[in-house]
Amino acid sequence: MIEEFIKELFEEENSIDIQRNDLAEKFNCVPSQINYVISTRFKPAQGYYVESKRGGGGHITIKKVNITKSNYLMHIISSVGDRMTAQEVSIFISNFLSYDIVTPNEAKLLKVATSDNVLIVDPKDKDKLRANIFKNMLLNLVED
Amino acid sequence: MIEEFIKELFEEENSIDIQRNDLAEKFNCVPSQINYVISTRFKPAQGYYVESKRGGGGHITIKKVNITKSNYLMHIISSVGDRMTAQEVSIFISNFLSYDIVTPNEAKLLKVATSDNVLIVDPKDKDKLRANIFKNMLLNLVED
DNA sequence: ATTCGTAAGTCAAAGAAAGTCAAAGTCAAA
DNA sequence: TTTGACTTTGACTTTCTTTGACTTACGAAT
Repeated sequence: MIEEFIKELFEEENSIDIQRNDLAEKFNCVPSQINYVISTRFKPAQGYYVESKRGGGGHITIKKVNITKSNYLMHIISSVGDRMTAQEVSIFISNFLSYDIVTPNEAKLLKVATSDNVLIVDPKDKDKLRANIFKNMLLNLVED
Repeated sequence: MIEEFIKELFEEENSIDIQRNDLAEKFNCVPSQINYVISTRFKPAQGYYVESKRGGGGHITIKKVNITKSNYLMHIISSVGDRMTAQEVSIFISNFLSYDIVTPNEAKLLKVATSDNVLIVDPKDKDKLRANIFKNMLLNLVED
């Protein structure tokens, strides 16, 4: 419940501020419960950055970072040129897989849609078409 | 009895949530009996996928997997011709989505890899290339 | 500087659920 | 009567959550 409540706060902003004791009271729990939820559900690995301040006017700030997937993909998209060989694409895909950026199924889709034997076009256009398909597919894996 | 009870829960949904202890109490049996039923009656081979969480608020989730997925995809692959318009592809994809044959992400990948503005080739070759990409992508979603 | 109130942090113990596994039970077929 | 597949049971384990006593940090007022 607490996890959901906090996540709803992110609908508008991508940095939110909460008061530990207030939240605890709202959910009728012990204040440290809030710490528990934050430390298990808003870890850096989940794309969140947390900071806080004690004392009067204290608060907990949680920022949605999303360094992970989206930024990474956007970076790739903007850094590769407008032509890509099958080999190059293949290297990217195996990196995505090892960083858990894509699921195995998604990896297969990326691979097959950019593979040499599927892209039956004039050889001189192939690498350009491939780069175009690849980048557009990645763009669609970027979360909003 | 337990097996039947659980299967009835699937009438509406195709993913259900149970509480092991509650069920055990309802059927007047030991909790591990529930595990027995689940492990013997809801195996992947029977088309079910099970996941669970322990501790407070714990639960067991059972998902009905569409075993006809592969068959269905194979059927599509062999029945469509060697040319497809973006429109045709789009209709297939929305069917896949509504039958849970693909995930939303996979659907996006299928769509973008076959979309008109991504496939920059001689217009007379476009529908053929599209059909080829589409069918090969589907083939890679068929489970072994 | 010291003190005081306010707020957040830590951590370990207790609690809540689910998982495992092997022993014992059932029952029909050989 | 024996066997063997299937089921039932419960002791023990593992994982996740809740709780609360105690600690630390900040800021404002002495």
